Parts: sequence; structure tokens; C-alpha cells
Amino acid sequence: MNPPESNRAATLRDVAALVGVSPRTVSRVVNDEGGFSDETRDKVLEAVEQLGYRPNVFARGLITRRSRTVAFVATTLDDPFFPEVAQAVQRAARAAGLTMLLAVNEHDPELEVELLEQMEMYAPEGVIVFPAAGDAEHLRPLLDRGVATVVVDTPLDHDRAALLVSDLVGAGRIAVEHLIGRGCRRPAMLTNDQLDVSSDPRQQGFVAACRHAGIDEPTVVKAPATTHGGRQGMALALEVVPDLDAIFAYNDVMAIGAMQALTARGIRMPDDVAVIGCDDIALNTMVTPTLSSVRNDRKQIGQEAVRLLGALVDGRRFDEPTVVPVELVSRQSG
Amino acid sequence: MNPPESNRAATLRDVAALVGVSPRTVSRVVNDEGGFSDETRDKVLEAVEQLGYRPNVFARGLITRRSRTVAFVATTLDDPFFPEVAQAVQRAARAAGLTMLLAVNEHDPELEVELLEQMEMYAPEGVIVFPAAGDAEHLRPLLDRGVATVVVDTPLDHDRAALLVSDLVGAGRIAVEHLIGRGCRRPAMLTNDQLDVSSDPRQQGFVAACRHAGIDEPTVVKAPATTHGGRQGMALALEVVPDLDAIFAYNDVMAIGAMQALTARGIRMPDDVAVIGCDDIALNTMVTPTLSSVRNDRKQIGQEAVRLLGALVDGRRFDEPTVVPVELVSRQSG
DNA sequence: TTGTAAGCGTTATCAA
DNA sequence: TTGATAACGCTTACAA
Repeated sequence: MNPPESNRAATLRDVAALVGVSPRTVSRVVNDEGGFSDETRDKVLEAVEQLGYRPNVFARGLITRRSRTVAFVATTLDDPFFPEVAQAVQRAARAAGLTMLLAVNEHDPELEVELLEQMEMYAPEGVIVFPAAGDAEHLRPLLDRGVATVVVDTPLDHDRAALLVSDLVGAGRIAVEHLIGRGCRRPAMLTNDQLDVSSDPRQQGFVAACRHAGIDEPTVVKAPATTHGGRQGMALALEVVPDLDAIFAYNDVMAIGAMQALTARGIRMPDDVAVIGCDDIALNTMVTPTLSSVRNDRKQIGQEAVRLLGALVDGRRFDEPTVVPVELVSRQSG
Repeated sequence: MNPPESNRAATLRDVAALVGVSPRTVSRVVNDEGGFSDETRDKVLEAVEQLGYRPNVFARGLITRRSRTVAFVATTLDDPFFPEVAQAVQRAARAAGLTMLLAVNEHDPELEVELLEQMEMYAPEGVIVFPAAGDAEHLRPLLDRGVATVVVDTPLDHDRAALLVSDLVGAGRIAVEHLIGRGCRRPAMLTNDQLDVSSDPRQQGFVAACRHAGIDEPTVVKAPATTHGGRQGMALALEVVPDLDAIFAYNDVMAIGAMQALTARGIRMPDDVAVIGCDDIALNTMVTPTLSSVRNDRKQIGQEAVRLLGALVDGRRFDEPTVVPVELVSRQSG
């Protein structure tokens, strides 16, 4: 009959002793398992409150082999898109009672695997990952180990993976339709040279929509997906098609680089060249001219990712990717 | 005598059985506690490798009441400064074998406390926090509970806290000295209206340096620390001091808002008004004109924060704040 | 509706 | 230098 020592955190036993029930009953109430009377529940919850009882995640995890966490792997935090998604994931995770583990793969698949293995030790409910590489093959061992995984914007054929993709084909199409609609006839696309280009959905959408509009061989220029790459790519595009009148960029960071290159040459936007980016980062309203962009809703992506994870944990399987819609946000640049 | 079942993760016992020693010996080797022969160590490590043994963090945490994690709380991820620090913290943490837990307080002290309590359940080695409010009093209970805590850029008097601050007084001073040096005589400061203004070190540095230069009552205007707030604040400042010739802003995001307001009025930078921001975010090179700023090295902040945490855990105490130096990065705006 | 007993995989304690 | 044994606080299985 030791009284609970005040400098030790309260345990299930302490609560049980205070109420006069067994630890097992307290456990049932705390985890809302059912199988107890309303009266018992009320008394237990009161004692929990009174003692400030917090379950010990280690003792729990030792048995359940699960912690109430979500591992989130972003590609980088330099591109403001990922912080926004991370924040959305945090919110959705918190609403589900989960703590977020965050890691950044820095575009390096090996680092990604290492980080995932480290996070895996904490037995998260599951993993949400923007893979470092254009494919997600390096994630296969993880999935084979049975970890519930949501893979974003990257193809992977595995029955334990849930794929979540923005409608990037739609993004390319919407951008082209908008540009055509405002009278552009010679659009070019700046794409990410890191990617397996043929499989980039934005580009597929861009090319398909161009063909649909009667532009059979639209120009596509490859460069790094950075501001600097945008400047480079823009310079190159102007060499290839000196009279181009529209640009669709892989992302906003590249688009901003392109705008800098255009400004430096005295080319006016959108009158001479209309520019549309992709992602719609907050920065777009701060540049001059403000940048039009195709937006995918990060809040929705974060929520959907956490929801898919929950479904995976509950045993659901997904044959088809879940698609998050996109929309054009029209500003000064195009 | 069960052989280790192949679908169960290997445990200390499995390794011990394979080598022919006791689990305790394996534990000693794995944790490098000493008290074993070189021969034993080699055999154990080989078996660890062979079986792919990974310590169970839950079993370990149950005893040690510690997990090898660092909890990092940022204010927001909208301001690119924090993602950069987060990445630096991740790198430093990884180098120390720690996994990062990330949370965003969204400027809300109550949310911050809740998030910290949630993360605390995972018994991190310690916490690195950019407090939500201008003071860190809401962190006092956390510290009283004995959690090793590094508090960044915010005052708090507590013997278990290590304070880490950028030299923001220096930032204000450097900015003024630079502006005076380029001939400005009527500088104004845009500051964050969320803060307890009298205690903002940037402002202290700004005012002190102005006085030192013979400007006794420098103008300080309060507005939200956002782009929009920067526009508002700039408009207000121009009403108060129509002939001002220099602006020092609380952060770069505000400075960019101020630049937008100036551009909209046809006021040239830096000829009519020189603008200097604070933080030096990547965005500064993307705006027109490029924004001069006072930079604090996030890599250094992240590293230093993790280092301080380690020292706290080892029992060291810090009476004085650790100061990270700042430097002026001069660009087109001022 | 409630309780009992066992054990998860590790580290701490103490003995050899 | 090593090992036996006992926790750590919880959930699972089963019994009452």
C-alpha cells in the first residue's frame, strides 16, 4: 500500500488504487474499449484527471508494437510547398491524436531510406512520403515489411501502398487552356531535369492539351527546378523559340526564375509572354508581376494523406491512386 | 530452445543465443557501456549485423524514460526562416543519432503547450522551442518538470533553460550604421505589433544606434509581421514621416510588403528610400529590387541548439544566453 | 462488467 | 569481464 509518490508520474495502478478497481479496468476506460459501466467510467476519468495520468507510450508500444505517430518525409523544406503540406499533415494528425515525426530526404533516396529506418524504430502508424526520386522503388523493402505507406505524386505498384496524386495532368491541361484562351499560340514548358521526363504528368498534360489545340510539337526545355534553373531554362527556351508567347513551368520557383530572365531582357509580362507556374506558393503574391499558378490544395493533400493512412491501417487496400483536384489561380503574369 | 522466428524482429536474446553470451552482455556492447572483451564485442557486433538486430525503443524507453529524439517547436512554417532552421536541426540531430519530432505552434501559446505535452509523452532528450509569445512564461511548467529546453530568441529566467539568441540588438545597430553610412538621415522602423514592443531587441538596437548617430526620436511603426502588415506599416510610416529615407523592418516578409507599398507609390529604392529587412530568407534574391537584410546563420542556430541541448542533458547549466552573431547582406534595396 | 496473470524487450542491480 | 534476476507500465488472454 504505497501512496503514489508525488514526483513519479501517475500510472494505471495509481489510478486504479484511487478508484478502487483493477488496472485492467482503468486501461479499458482510457482506451475506450467498452465493457464497463457508466459509473465506473466517470469515476475512472475523474481519477485520471485528478492524478494527471498520462499513458506511458513506451509500455504501451512494447505490447502493441505501434506508437501514435505519423512519419512524414518531405523532399525539401526550401520549396515552400512542403512546409505548407507539413503543416496540413500536422493539423490532420493532431485531430487524429497522432504526433508527427518529420524528416527531409534532400532529394537523396539513400538518405530517405536511412531516415525511414530510423523513424520505423518508433513504429509509427504509418508513413507519408514524397519520394526523393522519380520512382519509389527504394520504398519497396519498407512496404514489404508491412509498413502502411502513403506515397505522394510518385508511381509505385505495391498492394500495401496508397498512392495520392495531385491531378498534375490536369494542371498541364488547365494551364494550356488558359493560355490559349488569352490568345497565346506559341507556349513552351520549363520542366525539371531531375525527373524521368517522359513520365512527368504535368508535361503529359501540357503536351496533350497543346496537341488538342493544334500545336503539334510544343517546346519543352529541361533545367534544374530552382530559381537559377528557371533563369537558365528561360534563356534556353528563348533561343529555341525566340517568339514564344507563353511559359508553363514545372513549379513556381522555376517560374520565378523565368520571370527574372524575362524582366532582365525587358520582355513584358503578360503582354509579350504570359507565365504560369505550378504549386501556387505564398511567394507568388509577393513577386512582380504576381505569378499565376496552378494550385493544389495542401490542406486537402495533408488531410487526405492522413485519412488514407488510417484506411490502410484499418486494412483497406487501394488499387487506384487517389486524385486531388487542382485549380488555376490567375494573377498578373498570365 | 526456439530458433528465432524469421518474421519476428530479432531481440537481444536472439543475438545473445547466437553468440552464446547473456542478453546483458549484448546490451552492454550495443550501448557501448564498456566492461567486455574485444573478442566478445566483435562476436556480438557480427551477430547484430547478421540478424539485423535493432534495439526496441519502447523496451528501452520504458526503463530509461528517455527516447533518442529531439522535439522541435517552430512558430510557423510560412516564414521560410523556420523551415531552414528545422532542416539544420534535423541535420545536427541526425549526426547525434536523434530523431526529430516537429510541431508548429501557429503563434498560439496554448497550442504550443498542448503540442509540447503531447511530444513530452515520447520523452525526448530535450526540446528546442521558438516560443509562440513574446515571453516564454507558458514554458515554465515544462521546465519545472525537468525537461531540458533550449529557448530561442525569447527571454526566460529558469535554471534548466538554455537561452539561444541571435544578436538582434546587433542587427538593429548594424542596419542603422549601414543606412547612416550610405547617407540616410531619417530612418524608420517597422516592427511586429504582436510583440511586447519595448522588449524587442531589434528595436532596442535600432533606437540606440539612431541616438548614437544623433537621431533622438527615431520613428517606430507597429504592424502585423506579414507582407500585408508591411504594406500597412509602410503607408502609416509615410504619413508620420513623409520624407523618410530609410526603413528597417522586423523581418523580410514585412520588408517585402513595405517594398510593395513603395513601388506602388513610385518611390524608388534605394535612391528615395533604402530598405533593410531581417532574417535574410531565400526570397530576398527573388524580389525586385533584391532585398538587403541582416542575416543570422540558421545552420549555426540549429547546430548550436542541438549542442546546447546535449550540454543540458549532461547536466550543464547556462546563466547567460548563447549569442549567435549576425551580418549584413547588402543587396539592391539598401 | 470486472479481475488475474503473463509477458512485451530492455536496462539496473547486484553477485560471481 | 560476465551473468541472473528483477523491474519498467502497459495490454492480451482468459477466467470469474
